[in-house]
Amino acid sequence: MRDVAVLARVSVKTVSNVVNNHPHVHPVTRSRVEQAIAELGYRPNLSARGLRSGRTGVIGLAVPELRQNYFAELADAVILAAERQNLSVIVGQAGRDRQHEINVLANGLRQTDGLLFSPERLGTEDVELLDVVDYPLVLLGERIFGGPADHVTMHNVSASRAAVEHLLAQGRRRIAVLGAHPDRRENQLRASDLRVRGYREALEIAGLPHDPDLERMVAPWHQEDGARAMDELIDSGVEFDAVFALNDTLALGALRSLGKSGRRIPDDVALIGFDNITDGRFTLPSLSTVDPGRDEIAERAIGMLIERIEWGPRSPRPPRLHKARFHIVERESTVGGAATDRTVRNEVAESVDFSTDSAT
Amino acid sequence: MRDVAVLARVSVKTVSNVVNNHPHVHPVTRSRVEQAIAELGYRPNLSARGLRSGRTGVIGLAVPELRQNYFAELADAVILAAERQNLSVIVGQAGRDRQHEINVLANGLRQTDGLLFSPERLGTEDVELLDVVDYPLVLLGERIFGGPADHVTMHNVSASRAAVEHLLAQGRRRIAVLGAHPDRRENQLRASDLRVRGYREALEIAGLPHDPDLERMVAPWHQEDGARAMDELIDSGVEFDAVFALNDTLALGALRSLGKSGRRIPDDVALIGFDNITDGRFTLPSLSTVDPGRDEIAERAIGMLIERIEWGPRSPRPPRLHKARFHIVERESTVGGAATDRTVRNEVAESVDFSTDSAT
DNA sequence: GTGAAAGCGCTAACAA
DNA sequence: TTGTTAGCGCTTTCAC
Repeated sequence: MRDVAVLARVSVKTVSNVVNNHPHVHPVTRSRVEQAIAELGYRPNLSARGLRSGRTGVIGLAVPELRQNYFAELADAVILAAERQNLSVIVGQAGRDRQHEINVLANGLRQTDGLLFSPERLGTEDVELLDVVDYPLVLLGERIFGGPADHVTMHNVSASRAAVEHLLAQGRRRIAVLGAHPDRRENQLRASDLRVRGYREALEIAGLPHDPDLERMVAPWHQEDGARAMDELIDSGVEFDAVFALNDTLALGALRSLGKSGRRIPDDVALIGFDNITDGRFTLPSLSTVDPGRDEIAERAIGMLIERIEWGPRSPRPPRLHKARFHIVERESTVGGAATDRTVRNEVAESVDFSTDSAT
Repeated sequence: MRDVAVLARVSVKTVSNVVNNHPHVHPVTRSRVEQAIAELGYRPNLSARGLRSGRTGVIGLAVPELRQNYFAELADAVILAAERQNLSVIVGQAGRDRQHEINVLANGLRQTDGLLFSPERLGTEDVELLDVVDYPLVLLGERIFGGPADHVTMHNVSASRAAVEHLLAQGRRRIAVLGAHPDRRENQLRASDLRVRGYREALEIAGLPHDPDLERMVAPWHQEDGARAMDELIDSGVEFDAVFALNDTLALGALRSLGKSGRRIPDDVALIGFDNITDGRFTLPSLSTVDPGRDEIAERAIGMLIERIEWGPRSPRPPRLHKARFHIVERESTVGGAATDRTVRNEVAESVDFSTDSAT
């Protein structure tokens, strides 16, 4: 930087002003400096800038694992949204064990201005861990509700209700749900619990009986688990004409199992998932699903995080909750060969400033 | 840090020594310092450390897009391997356009000690871009060969040959290949070209004729492209009893198309992919594939990058090339219901110190 | 509109 | 084994 200053015959301060696009720099001076920068191939040292300014221009994203397609696509969207704001993203995978997640929460990711955190092992029962967080944090997902941090999530309950209503609209009456969590405790609210709630609400509104045999526990939510759970449902002899898989990965597993059993989809059994991952678009049949608004989630989360970073620590602003707009994507697995990616139903985004009614 | 020093009644240097696990610190002093650190909740400022030491402890990983499952799984593996070495990873997605890739290559990712770069738009014809790279760089993938940078890749040719030999061993004789690149130029060597070469070699060794109608051009390599190419092959009326899709994503698309056409897999048509992405494990039928050694690639790439970082810039050490061990994964799409994830064939890893015979 | 100087938090070199 | 000092490259006062 000094070299640039010397070559351009200005002070380092002026170079700094040019580099940072400060307004009050004479155009002539500016171009002289820019030329010197080009000539010397100067590039600012981000560590030094970070040291001085207290900002690194890097944020952290902690997800359970990138090999779960939902999180890969989320990371994709987050990185894109961050780039638009001139931020880089350090990606951490913390979901393999609980202690790892605790560490991440305690320290953030190194070298970052703030963290987007989608926990897997941690839940609302661990909400007090958030009290000691002293850096900008935005929570993602449905594991921790009611904490003191900003939170971006989806309309789990109403989107699930809409998914089941879509099945009902196709004339289905014996609708199974795949993915309820075996360990259901009062203060543990998972995506699974919320989505099961939406499922039940839809049945109740339709005046259909609630059959516990149709609620299948599955954890974790990988393809093999979906396949196994579907096998069990089939083997159990319980009748059903539709399946709501609580995420697309489970649905993909169920697809295999249903196919193996000789059932035709959607003729014999209709199937809908949740997440709208890319893989569901070209299966046979293609997979109907709930699009939870991933891009909006990424965009809003980055926006909130930037605001927190700018407000600085110990800002009195209350935590915020944002739920993205969702819609149902109709594909062959519920409506047969005709429909491709038709969007049936839109629900508006929802934003509140206190995370009170957070659990819907 | 000063506060810690004061509280522990030592100098900052001693605190630094403790934090960095330097050897010559008296145990008593050490524990006193550690206690002070705990008491004050001190955490080192990484920016300052980076400024002083010239190292950030962060490396960059640039892939085309995370929403391509292969790259998500690669990133997963890279992040894990990096964590084991106490490095964080900034992930950039550069494959959406060429200029973005050029920028990444010109500057690295900000705030990093080095870069793992898997180009998509850049190819061997752009190899001179590497000459101006002044930071530690390890190339991934098969787009750029013969450059002055370290390179970690896979046995494209021989693995492809092995895949086709596996089909031949099942008695298949009319083997189509999906994914040849439409724009084939001399100095452009893509994964597609190498894999097609392996395909041809296997046919030649088996004494089978080469039928251009069975070599299907497809680009890019997304599921829809695989489905479309398969549709075209079917519509063309050309006879075939097996398909080698040059990656799993294409294979997944082909699976849909074949299923729609009423063909039974593997009875009528056997199908094998390349990459061993997770999605192929629970399709119906499950997808045989080539496991290109992703974990080994990640591990070796991180290892090479660390070495380059430690050797410093302008090290005279020549570029290295490493090809990971591969194996064939037999699943239902080639051998029917019996086999699950049986590994048929192993090929050793290969490491050379000059990237001469790079193109195999 | 520009310059001079201080200092962010840390580590390396050297001194004790 | 521990302390002192300088300075990494930048931005931020504050002065001009």
